[in-house]
Amino acid sequence: MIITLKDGSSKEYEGAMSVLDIAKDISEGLARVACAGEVDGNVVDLRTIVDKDCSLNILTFDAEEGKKAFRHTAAHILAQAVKRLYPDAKCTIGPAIEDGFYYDFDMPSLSREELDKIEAEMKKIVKENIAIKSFTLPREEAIKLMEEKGEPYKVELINDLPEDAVLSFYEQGDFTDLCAGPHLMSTKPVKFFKLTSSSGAYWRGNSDNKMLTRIYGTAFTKKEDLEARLEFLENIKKRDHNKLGRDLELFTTVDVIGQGLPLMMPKGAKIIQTMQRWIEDLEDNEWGYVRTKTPLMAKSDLYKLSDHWAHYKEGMFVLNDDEDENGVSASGQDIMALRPMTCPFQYFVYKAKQHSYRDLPYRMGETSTLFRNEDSGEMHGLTRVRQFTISEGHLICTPEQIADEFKSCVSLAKYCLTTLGVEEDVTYRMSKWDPNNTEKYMGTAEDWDRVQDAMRVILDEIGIEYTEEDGEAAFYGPKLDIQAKNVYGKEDTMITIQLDMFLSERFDMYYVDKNGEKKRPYIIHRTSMGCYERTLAWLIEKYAGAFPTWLAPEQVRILPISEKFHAYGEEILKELKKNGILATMDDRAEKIGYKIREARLEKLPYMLVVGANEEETKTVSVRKRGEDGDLGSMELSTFITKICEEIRTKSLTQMEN
RNA sequence: GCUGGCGUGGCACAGUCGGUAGCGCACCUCAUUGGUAGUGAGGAGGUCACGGGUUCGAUUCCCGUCGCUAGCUCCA
Repeated sequence: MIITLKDGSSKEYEGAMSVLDIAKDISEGLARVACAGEVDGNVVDLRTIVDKDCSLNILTFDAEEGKKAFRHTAAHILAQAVKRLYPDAKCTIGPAIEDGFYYDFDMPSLSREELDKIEAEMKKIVKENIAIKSFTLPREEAIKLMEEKGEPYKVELINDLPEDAVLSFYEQGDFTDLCAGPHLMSTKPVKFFKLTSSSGAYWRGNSDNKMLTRIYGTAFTKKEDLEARLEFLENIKKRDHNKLGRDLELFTTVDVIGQGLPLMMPKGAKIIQTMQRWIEDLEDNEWGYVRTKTPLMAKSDLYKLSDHWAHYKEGMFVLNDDEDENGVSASGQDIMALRPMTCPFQYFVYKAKQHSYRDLPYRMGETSTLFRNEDSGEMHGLTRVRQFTISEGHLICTPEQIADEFKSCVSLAKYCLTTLGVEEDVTYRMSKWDPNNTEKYMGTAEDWDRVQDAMRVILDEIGIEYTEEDGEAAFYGPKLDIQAKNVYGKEDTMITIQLDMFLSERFDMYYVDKNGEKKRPYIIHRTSMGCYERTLAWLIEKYAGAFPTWLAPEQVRILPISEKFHAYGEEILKELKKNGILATMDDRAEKIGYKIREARLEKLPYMLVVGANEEETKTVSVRKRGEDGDLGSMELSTFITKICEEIRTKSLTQMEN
């Protein structure tokens, strides 16, 4: 960064450094500096007063650190404002997050009007240009200070810090907070911010603890950036699948049917049917899968065998659940459960006959409907539902085959993502067990280390970039999760490929090797393109409802100029349908401009306008989506050839003239 | 599951400081038969999510339930 001294000369500093270092370097010790640095990729001018006492204030203009310090300071200003207006509120923690910050308080929940008042108080604090000072205290004094300030949560935090921790505080006027920093040196630069919402959040993220009031805000160094952010938040609502999907008549929900149980309307069902037919044919014809169709429910005995009863009973829909302490049903009926996964069903398909090593890998695919009793607060649109259908599959293989088969599962998933046009939007996550919470998992630490190491080797050989995360594994093995973000930036798992090290033993699955001996196979659980509902949600947001032609529920609409051309339109319609094209005709007594307007609002890939000119020359006038969509007239056979090619190749772009 | 917010015809919204409701689009009918983003006229459609309570009277106030939603927790 470049520091400009009072006399106008300037000096360049590299990397992060303490204000004290700079202050020492500047002879006066108390100097006015103009610090030019990067926040949000913008060069900002953080004019501020360097105070001798600010020895712990780290000025860093690493873009990420700069953002954090800036937004974290906004969080402190929020806390200061809240304490001024609500002296009884207790402070807890308040970090910087992407594009903003939040702070959790122990206080009653807030209305929008109250948030506006807090925001106004924050503006006052910024205007007051309060210097932010930092100091450290020994443990006893730190606790005493926080007790005096009436902050029991801070005392708890201090008590939980290790013995040798440096207890630093940041003080801005009447507000002092236990905080590791760094911060800006005054409140003044935090000019452009907005409190966006408030909600509940558990103390320390634990649902056994008290629920606090969290206030979210967004903050920027430039007015334009704040405005752009607020506008962005407004605009993405239009892409939100939960809104757009309903507007485009893809799905709906009904109160009396229940939460997490969306109804696919004809257009949504058509898109899912297109994907399903594609995936089933792809897996069976090109990737060596056999297809199964197994029951949607089973006796509890099955889930006891698979260990789901112990690990996952809460998440299942259980029928006739009146079992006594001996595990016997009082009504005498079998206790049943709707299936939350397909694994044990397909295992029994495998087990129904004896397999030689020559049969392996045995790849089973199923378009499988699953039921999971998600908590009521979890359901959302099509991404978190209680009943969904997944391109499920299990691969039974020998130890020698496991690496190649795993790789081919990743290749298939990538192929699906590329075809859908979303491959560039995903990230890969290796989901490992939680070594500090071993009772949630089967097996020993040695088992997990061995299989996780094996997976890491495979992933490195594939050469994909991935992160590793503890505590995200299945109870029977580690996973490769393919993650995608929705329009709001929230991440969901789209595809998962899992290594299972325990269930073949539990289900006594085996194959006969070349020496005639029974051997345990390895199992891969996987999906190729994930769950149809969630994938549809993702595609709606990706394409804002303007689906690639091959996925569109209505690909072509014929628009006759008037009733006189209905017969010609019918002729064309018949020809299109004969070629497997999803086509309709708008034969209402409306003007052509009106029909075009409607078709555009519905984001149809193609419109065929037909009138006297077209009928006479046996052509169609083609219009595709977009501003310059008029492709002029062409012979019907030409159009059919082009669109069939577009559909066959699953093109992500539309035909040119 | 937890803490908030919200729930008015298919959709997007007004409105009622408590006296049983309106607009636009969509829908239906009639006229219009047109050339690349909205033709005109008329009509029908709502027990104001559901169930209690307060009140002479509740869509409006209170409680509960259901649903949607933000976030937290959870997600084999």
